[in-house]
Amino acid sequence: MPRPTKQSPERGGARIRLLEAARDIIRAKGFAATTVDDLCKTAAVTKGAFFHNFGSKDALGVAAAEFWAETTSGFFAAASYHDPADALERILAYVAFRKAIIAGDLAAFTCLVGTMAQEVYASSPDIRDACGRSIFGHTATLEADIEAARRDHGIAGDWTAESLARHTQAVIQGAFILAKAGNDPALARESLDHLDRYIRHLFHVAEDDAK
Amino acid sequence: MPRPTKQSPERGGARIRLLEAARDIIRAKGFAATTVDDLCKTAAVTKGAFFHNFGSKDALGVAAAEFWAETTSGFFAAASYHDPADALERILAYVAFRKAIIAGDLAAFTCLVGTMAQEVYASSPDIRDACGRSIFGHTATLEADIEAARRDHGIAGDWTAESLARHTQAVIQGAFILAKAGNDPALARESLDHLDRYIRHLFHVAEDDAK
DNA sequence: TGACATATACCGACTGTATGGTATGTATAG
DNA sequence: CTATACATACCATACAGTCGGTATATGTCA
Repeated sequence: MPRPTKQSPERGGARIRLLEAARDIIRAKGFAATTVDDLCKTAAVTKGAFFHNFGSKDALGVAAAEFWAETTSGFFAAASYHDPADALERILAYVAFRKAIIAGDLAAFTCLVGTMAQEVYASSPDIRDACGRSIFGHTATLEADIEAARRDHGIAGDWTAESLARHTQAVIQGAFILAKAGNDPALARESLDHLDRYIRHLFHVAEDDAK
Repeated sequence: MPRPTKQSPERGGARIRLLEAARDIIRAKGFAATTVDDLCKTAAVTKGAFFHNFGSKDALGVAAAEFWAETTSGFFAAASYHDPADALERILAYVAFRKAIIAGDLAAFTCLVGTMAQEVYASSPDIRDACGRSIFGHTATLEADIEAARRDHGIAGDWTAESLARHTQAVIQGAFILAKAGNDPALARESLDHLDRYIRHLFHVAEDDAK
């Protein structure tokens, strides 16, 4: 990704390249260990460009969380797990989709805002809240399907769609931690199998043999 | 916690005080944001003491993970959730216990090694592996009970005791992340309710009304 | 149309301080 | 007399952030 020259000025690219660099580097090293110089080098911009676009390193953290929220919501909105006509099938397809994208390099599939929230929740409330909005904004996209599936299948139970949606996220985030601690993505996929089984249990449907 | 004087030399205390400081500060600020000076100040020792006991900041990270493994394994071994004669009841008591200790300040109940593993998994393999040993060492303590409960209740199912033990940890770790992101411990307890429900489903027992 | 002003987006050298780490000294135990 | 467990002063570097400058786009008024 070449620097914009003075002749062909696609200027304004610095901000996006810095956010992309932040997304990749922070997932690998964490927020505190990521330096402004790291980001500038990877994005091929100077410090002047950094502090022109972001008032501080913390401000970049907030912007990175918002950038993550925007790009991932687009990514999930476009995914095919929304296709099934049955709401429960959409939920199970979502879990299967989350499992399917867990592969390859850890920093490539783990969650930026989960990582950042874990690290800065006490020292940087602004970043923490931006991460919170990203996470809980995503869980909210599941609620309607859970609610619909519950109606369709006549499920009672002393749980809410909201809490199940959040629990889904908790399992995913926790799965990432085990994968990192054990340095093995399979540890994450394993937990998603349990989540799949739990949801099928809740809705009284049989387990999927082809796993 | 006073400094050991030359008159009443409880010397050797520096190492433990540094490990306790690491446990508390790293849980609040993360590993990278925790400085050696922070630790020395809180432990009331000098830098000389720090680098006498630990060869580097990374070495302290490894030692902190091992210290965590030791102290928590003692803590859990002594807990009363082991009391019930029935293995399944012990498992459910474990989940209830984990839920019960989620209260008050976030840094007081969250997991040091989960936090560290998340942050340094790529940049410091030594710390990562020490965290992994702590986490998976703990999950291993659940396996015997899960295996026994499975026999006692005649449960088949295409899952292993090992994977369920790990999933339990994943839920707990993920619950901590949601609690941090939402700045509310109730978000963590909520996921443990789902975990409780999942385990009861797996073993075909009724839900607990008194929750 | 052209001259001029203003704003945007970026560059790159510089700075004060914080940080991990070192070197040397000292009191005490055995 | 030696090893341990510190204390203290010091160092090189890395870090977030600053500041003065430049190239380009855009607006505006004669």
